[in-house]
Amino acid sequence: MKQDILGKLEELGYRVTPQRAMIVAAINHSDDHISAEEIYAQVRAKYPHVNISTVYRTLETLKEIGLVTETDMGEGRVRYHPAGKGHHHHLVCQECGATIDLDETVLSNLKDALRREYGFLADLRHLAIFGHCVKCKQ
Amino acid sequence: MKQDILGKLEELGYRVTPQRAMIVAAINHSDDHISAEEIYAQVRAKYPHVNISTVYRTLETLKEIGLVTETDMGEGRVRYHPAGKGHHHHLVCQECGATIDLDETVLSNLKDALRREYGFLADLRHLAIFGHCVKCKQ
DNA sequence: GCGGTTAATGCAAGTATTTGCAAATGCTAA
DNA sequence: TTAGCATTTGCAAATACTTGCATTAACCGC
Repeated sequence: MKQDILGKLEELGYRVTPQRAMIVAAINHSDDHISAEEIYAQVRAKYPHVNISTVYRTLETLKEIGLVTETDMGEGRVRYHPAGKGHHHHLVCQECGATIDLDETVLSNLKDALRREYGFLADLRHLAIFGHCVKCKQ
Repeated sequence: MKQDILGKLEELGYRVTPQRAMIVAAINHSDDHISAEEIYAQVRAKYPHVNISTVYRTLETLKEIGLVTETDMGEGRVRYHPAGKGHHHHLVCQECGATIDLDETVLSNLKDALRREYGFLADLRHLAIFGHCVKCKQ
């Protein structure tokens, strides 16, 4: 089966409520990174009763379990991504807003160094690194 | 070169208002990392008229110029630090909340790699890296 | 010093997210 | 099937920060 988030939730003793099922579906069907507000809009279309705080609480739970990653790309709102769909990172230009996708491996040296030198297991699964792109560095 | 934030502001054509002077003083006098609310409280003690939005706007300006760094240590509020007081980073344990200070050099390899491979000039001056510390990794 | 201009401030309303609490509901055991 | 109970939800209020706009006040030239 694919990255079965709902199955994992159930397995861990969380309740699989219709709200959670729809929130998870919204995250899975978004190829892109999706915001809480976008998830809320999608779920509400089918089930107008949901509350935005349920969306946030579900996202919090999924983050804790490690099933979704959360990234602040500097838009004033955070975006979510299913962890099972592959890890990557983003370079975000603070000048022009351009984003460059980065392979996970770019940070593996850092991760190893932190584990080796500090015994620290860094969660570097979906990072946004700010700075200036080729065009914008003066 | 001393870290004369106000002088730098003036030099760049920004107006040196009493509000800005007091906000900068609060940041400079804090040995620790200071939050917007803490700055606001300190400034208001001397000058009750200030508004919290002035604090946020001043911090935004100082960030843009590169005179202060902003770091989200996962407390639900962001902390500020004068950039002139030396660069460092933090490892933050998501389990127990412990923070480990990190020297700037730990990230210099990464910074070089990003510049070499992507032409991207990363602003890695005060980062918080989340994960699990020695005691908390299962 | 004195006014003009323009940046900076205060205020109030808005946005994104979090939290406390009572009511609803999924799951377990009988 | 249903009662029991803990988890989850909805709601409303709180928090951290941002923004639009009218007013104020730095700082420049005179």
